[in-house]
Amino acid sequence: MKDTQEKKKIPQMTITRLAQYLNCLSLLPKEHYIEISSKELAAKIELKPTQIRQDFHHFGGFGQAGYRYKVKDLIAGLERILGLDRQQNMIVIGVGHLGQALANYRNFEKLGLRLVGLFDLNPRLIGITIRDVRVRDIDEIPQIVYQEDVSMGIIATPAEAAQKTADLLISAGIKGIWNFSPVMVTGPQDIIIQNEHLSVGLMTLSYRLKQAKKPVLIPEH
Amino acid sequence: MKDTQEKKKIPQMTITRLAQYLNCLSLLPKEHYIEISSKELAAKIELKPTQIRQDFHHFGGFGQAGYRYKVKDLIAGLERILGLDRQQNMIVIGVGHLGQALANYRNFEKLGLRLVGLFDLNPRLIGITIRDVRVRDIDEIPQIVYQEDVSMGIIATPAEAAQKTADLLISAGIKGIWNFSPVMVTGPQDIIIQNEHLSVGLMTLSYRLKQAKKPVLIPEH
DNA sequence: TAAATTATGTTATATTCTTAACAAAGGAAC
DNA sequence: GTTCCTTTGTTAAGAATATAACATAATTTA
Repeated sequence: MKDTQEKKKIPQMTITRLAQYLNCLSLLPKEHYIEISSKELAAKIELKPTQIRQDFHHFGGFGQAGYRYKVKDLIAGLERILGLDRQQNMIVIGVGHLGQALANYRNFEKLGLRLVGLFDLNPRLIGITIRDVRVRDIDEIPQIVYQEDVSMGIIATPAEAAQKTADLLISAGIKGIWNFSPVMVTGPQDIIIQNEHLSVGLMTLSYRLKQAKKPVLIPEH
Repeated sequence: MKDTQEKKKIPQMTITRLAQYLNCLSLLPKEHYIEISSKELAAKIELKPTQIRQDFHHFGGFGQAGYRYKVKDLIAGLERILGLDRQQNMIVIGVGHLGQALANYRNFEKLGLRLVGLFDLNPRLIGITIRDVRVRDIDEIPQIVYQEDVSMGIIATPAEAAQKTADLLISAGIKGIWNFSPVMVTGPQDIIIQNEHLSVGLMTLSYRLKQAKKPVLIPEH
């Protein structure tokens, strides 16, 4: 497989779809799916087969003309592209319900993403362990980030604490932030910040519901 | 404002951005922001001003040439487009950490989205109340959906129960589903199903981190 | 009062992304 | 062994989207 990711810019939507493909493939029963065609995969995600082939074509080397895709190769290739071929360590800041939900999310570790730290400033929570990870005071973030080579920080704090938490993570040397608080957090250019506003998803659903309810439009003339 | 949503198809990305605009605007301090320009709003979301004006233009009637936008009008208009101008009721199925996190999310009710039911099949959870909402057995879903005119169901169950839950919601008459389980759920065409795979967001972050780490490409010749 | 400045709405252009079309290559049927 | 069918990689066309350009309108400044 060529390593052409750096050449031309890959569309954002292609990356999102690659992640979906990987998610879908990893859920398949291993026995029944040794191989899969673009047509089959497309059907599962409600997409056109050409879209999938085109997405793969940005990188090249996934399959061979005539053959169907080998699920194992596909998974390996996607993991490599998405940077999931080597282990990455992450921490969660804010151990409320959302933080605990994320800490318990099994699918992350399947992707090679290991939770190595939980942080909060509530003394009641500090000291408890969730899935063998102890909850620490946020003061200890820099130390753990250094010791455990943490690449990602997940912000699951209340809105008021979000930006402060981001600043702390950045000064501790973290390069990637996944923010679940309702406010947008910002940082220097070289820090990758992904704001995951749950409201946006719900508003989109609301819009689509409203559209669906509308009767078929009768032309004015 | 014209009611032109039904005329031409609005791009998905436009809807996502409108939701972002509303989210951003609703977080602004009311005192300082009576009015806002497309330039100012664009800066906050790291977007081009033209993009915002074009998005608004799909609907029309937001502002007036020469004037800046009135924040109040903007919010009202966006809410109307997104179907948030009237109250909508929703229920959450699965009262684990994620379900409780969603149930406690204050920003939803600001959008006119009211939580009217929590459901689980764990007898230990049934009967407890979260923010004045009692947890009920999933058998009671149809009754509550009918009584409370529920339009959206949020699936926060484990993967194994997701599709069954979706089927139950659909048969109870729910038209919109927001699925947080890792598996994709499906249903009839007329049901709006939004699969929110958290892994996808994390994989995207992983990809972007990998890209950022790469040194600037040196041309081969 | 007129010119300059700063807005938005709208139209036109440029770009990106998606879809279709087709060639090359393997497997199955005969 | 040959033909037909299926499948992928690749290129080309088409559609959708984002950006720029410009006209119009209000405010500010001289």
